[in-house]
Amino acid sequence: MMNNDPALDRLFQALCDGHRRAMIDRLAAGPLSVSDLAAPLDISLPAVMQHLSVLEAAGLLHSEKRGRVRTCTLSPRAMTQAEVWISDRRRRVEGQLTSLQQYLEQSEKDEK
Amino acid sequence: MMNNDPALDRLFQALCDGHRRAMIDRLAAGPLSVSDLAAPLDISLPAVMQHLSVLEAAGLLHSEKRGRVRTCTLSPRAMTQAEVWISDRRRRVEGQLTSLQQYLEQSEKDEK
DNA sequence: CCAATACTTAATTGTTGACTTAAGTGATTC
DNA sequence: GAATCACTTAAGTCAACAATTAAGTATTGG
Repeated sequence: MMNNDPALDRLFQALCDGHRRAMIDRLAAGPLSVSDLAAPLDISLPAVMQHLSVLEAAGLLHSEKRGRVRTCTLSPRAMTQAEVWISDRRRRVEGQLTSLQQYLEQSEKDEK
Repeated sequence: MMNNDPALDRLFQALCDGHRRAMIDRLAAGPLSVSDLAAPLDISLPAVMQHLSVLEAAGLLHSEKRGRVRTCTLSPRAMTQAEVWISDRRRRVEGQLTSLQQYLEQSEKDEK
């Protein structure tokens, strides 16, 4: 089945936590070190690390270590994949006639 | 914090399971009964019911019971919310200059 | 070189998620 | 009105998640 897609699982899973969304939000303004990323959060540094690895496994960001500082940068491509999956289904539904519309359309035909 | 948003939690949480995405996929073609929805899935009916309530709690669908049949219909509005959250962040990142672009831009200024 | 900095790993714990089977409730059909 | 159908509820199991504390590893500044 098309929807047995571990990559999408990881993507949406990564997005369903408020701390991780907050991290994405801050990174959307530009790259940050792990500590800077952790600073406004009310959780321990190891917890932030775990969130980071979830986001990285989902392809939402990449990080590079120079000296003792790891800098994290968002990768917008993964976001696009999630966006596309949703918008494809949304547009299919929105393209449908509602039962009311179908009724009205049928009524018009009947009148002819 | 803006991202401490239980509604978004529920939305992305709902989307991170393949069975639920498969259900959305089928419903994107039109409303279905619970049994019809369950038919192609390799899980028990109670499991389908639980997925349904997750999707309904997320606002992704609504259902109505007439006689002994419950009919499920997608609600595209919730999908739009998820889409908008992602696309807002994606566009912010994409609007940024990459370090390479910044370097090139700086080089141009230096040449003048 | 020694201490502080910036992560990183490991081990543990409590909660939530995704099922299952078994039993129950109404609506419909024969 | 008894059997079947289409869910629905309840209870329990097992794995995955999100967090913690404690301890460890390179870097770097003084």
